[in-house]
Amino acid sequence: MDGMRQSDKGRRKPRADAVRNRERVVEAARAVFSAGGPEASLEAVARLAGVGIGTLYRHFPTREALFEAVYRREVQHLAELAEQLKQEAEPVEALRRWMRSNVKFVATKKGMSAALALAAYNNSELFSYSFDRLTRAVGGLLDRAIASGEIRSDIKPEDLLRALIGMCYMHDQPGWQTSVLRLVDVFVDGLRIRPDTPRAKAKPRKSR
Amino acid sequence: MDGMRQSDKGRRKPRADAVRNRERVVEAARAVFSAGGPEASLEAVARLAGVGIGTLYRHFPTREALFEAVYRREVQHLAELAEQLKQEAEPVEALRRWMRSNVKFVATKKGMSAALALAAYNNSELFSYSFDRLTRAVGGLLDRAIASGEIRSDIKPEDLLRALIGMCYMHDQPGWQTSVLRLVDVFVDGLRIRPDTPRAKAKPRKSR
DNA sequence: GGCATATACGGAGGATGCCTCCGCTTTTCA
DNA sequence: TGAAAAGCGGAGGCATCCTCCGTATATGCC
Repeated sequence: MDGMRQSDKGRRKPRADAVRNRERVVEAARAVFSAGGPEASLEAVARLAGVGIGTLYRHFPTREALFEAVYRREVQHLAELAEQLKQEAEPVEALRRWMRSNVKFVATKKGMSAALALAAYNNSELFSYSFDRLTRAVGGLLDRAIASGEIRSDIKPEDLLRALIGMCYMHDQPGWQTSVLRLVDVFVDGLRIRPDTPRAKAKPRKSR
Repeated sequence: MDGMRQSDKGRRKPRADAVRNRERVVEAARAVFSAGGPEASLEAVARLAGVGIGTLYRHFPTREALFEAVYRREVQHLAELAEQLKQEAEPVEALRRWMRSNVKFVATKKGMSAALALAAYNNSELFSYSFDRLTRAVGGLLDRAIASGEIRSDIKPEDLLRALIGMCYMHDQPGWQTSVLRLVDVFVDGLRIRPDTPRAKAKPRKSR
């Protein structure tokens, strides 16, 4: 992996300042949208990034394009987190932590979540890409936990993801975060095959 | 129920034109947001409603206030639909139809859904009010179906609602509507107690 | 290193939409 | 029927969006 010589058929190498500025803008956008929600001023984003408004618009012609870049970045982070947890924790614990991180992700970025929901709403390719990416990420954790024999085997990654999304939709009621974190724990415990309950040990109910 | 003489302690009766205009604005907003999403121009709403922009702002000081009015109205409709279905269809069929209507509701109002999601996001009172209202609406249908002995009794209205919301979150992938409608059917069938499977007929698993 | 040029930068300024304010109109109530 | 409360419309000030173009700088070739 020494570069992109071939894939960018004959193009000149992108200018270093352009790459740097693009990155700065995305990072600034993440911060500004987190704080101010999806309606936040783009000029504020440019200001925080330390670039001119024209630069922002060249990289991201529309507000949605900027949302999208932030979205992909966040999805990427969650996917990478899954990989990392695979190495740091035992199977079931890794799964639990990943789900909890998801909840916190929604929690700490109130405004952002709205922006991201909006972005996904208006861009089905982005939505299915993300859903897919996250499904694969959680699929890895899930397979591992199933292989270890600690949890039941009739759960699909999509189910788990959908359950998580559904649970987070509760956001904003007074103690929602605590409540959802508890739900996650309950859910993960529910996945577990209890060695101390002999009846129907891991009996995969007819597998359908 | 002949009026509000008492409840509006001594206030003058609200002017008829004001009531009419308010209604017009909400209706216009529903149409405009449905077509153009949550960012649609408020001046367009006023134009469509046939009122001045000042009138719109007097009734709804902020964009969110307008979202909220539309939101409450839609929730009201869904709740009323539940009541109506109780009288028109047999228990399980009524439940199925209500869930399907929900899916169609999301489908026909692409832009609106985003607007409503946004509104709920920034107003937890509104969110919990709606969740509550819908929970009660579906609860009525559910109790009736359980009482008829046709479906299992260990499902809670919140679960059903949450499942529905989660499934609709799939919106926008190519054939999502068909897919979700199918899921709803599967789900409702899953609730059913099959008379042809004798084992554990309606046995409410320990009921906690 | 030095030069040519593709590429990127910044921000002025026109366009659009938000929202306030106030003079005029309509409705209510006595 | 008349007074006054309530409501109406839209002009205009202000903020933000986004385009356009003159200036600046990195890249690639010698």
